[in-house]
Amino acid sequence: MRIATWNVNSLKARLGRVEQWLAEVTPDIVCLQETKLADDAFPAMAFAALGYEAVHHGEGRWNGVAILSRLGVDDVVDGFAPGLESDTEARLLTATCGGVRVVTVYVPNGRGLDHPMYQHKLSWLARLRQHLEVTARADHDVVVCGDFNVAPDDRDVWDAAACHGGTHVSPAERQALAEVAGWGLTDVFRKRYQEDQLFSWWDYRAGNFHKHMGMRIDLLYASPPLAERLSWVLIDRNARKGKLPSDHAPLVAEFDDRGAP
DNA sequence: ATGGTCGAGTATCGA
Repeated sequence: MRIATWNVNSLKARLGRVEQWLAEVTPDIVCLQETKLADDAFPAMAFAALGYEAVHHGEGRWNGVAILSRLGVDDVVDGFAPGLESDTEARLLTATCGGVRVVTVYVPNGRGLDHPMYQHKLSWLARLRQHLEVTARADHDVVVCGDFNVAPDDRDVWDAAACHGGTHVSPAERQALAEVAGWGLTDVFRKRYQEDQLFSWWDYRAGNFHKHMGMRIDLLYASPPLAERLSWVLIDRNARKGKLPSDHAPLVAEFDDRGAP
């Protein structure tokens, strides 16, 4: 089973590239973030033509998340689970696809350590942990993936000193992320590559991509029974190249099927 | 040395 996550930075602007990439990589499940579409503008037919059933949680101009699946889509939850404080923005989508509980996230950026949105980011991550407790079971197959807007540790940024004092690297954000993972999740990229300093996002400006100045903020977490079946994982840097790329690269992980040797 | 780009939409804001 092949699962991918990609912040596409506008699905309207990126649809052609996304279609081409899906045809090349053939994931079974794909999580998209920053579609920047209303639900009625989501190109479900384009994905159906490629064999994907899709569900989208959007608001229009900003945010927006989707799950595409060749293995069915069931038990969909838009945003936080009932009983939790609801989100005014479309940043979270949960569905069951081929027996895997799939949770995709677009965590608030935070803007700055002294900005109100920074506190919102911290409380949002705390609510995500509560959401997992309500909507998933860590002893089942669960994937929690997307743009977390947090680099888990200093290996995940090009220059820790240059990033110090900004969002994405602050101790409180990293702790909030660790508490989400503490529900029972493994960062499968870091499990496979313990030393590598590879990134998933690069600012469009200043040729940062070509200078290897990025961050690893797009993460794919798996519950124990899924994580132990990890076969391979990669960040598809090629998808960040060429004309009109997203500022994020996709992350792809392959898991052995249950019962496979 | 400074600032450097996209995408939303059409002036700026958000990232």
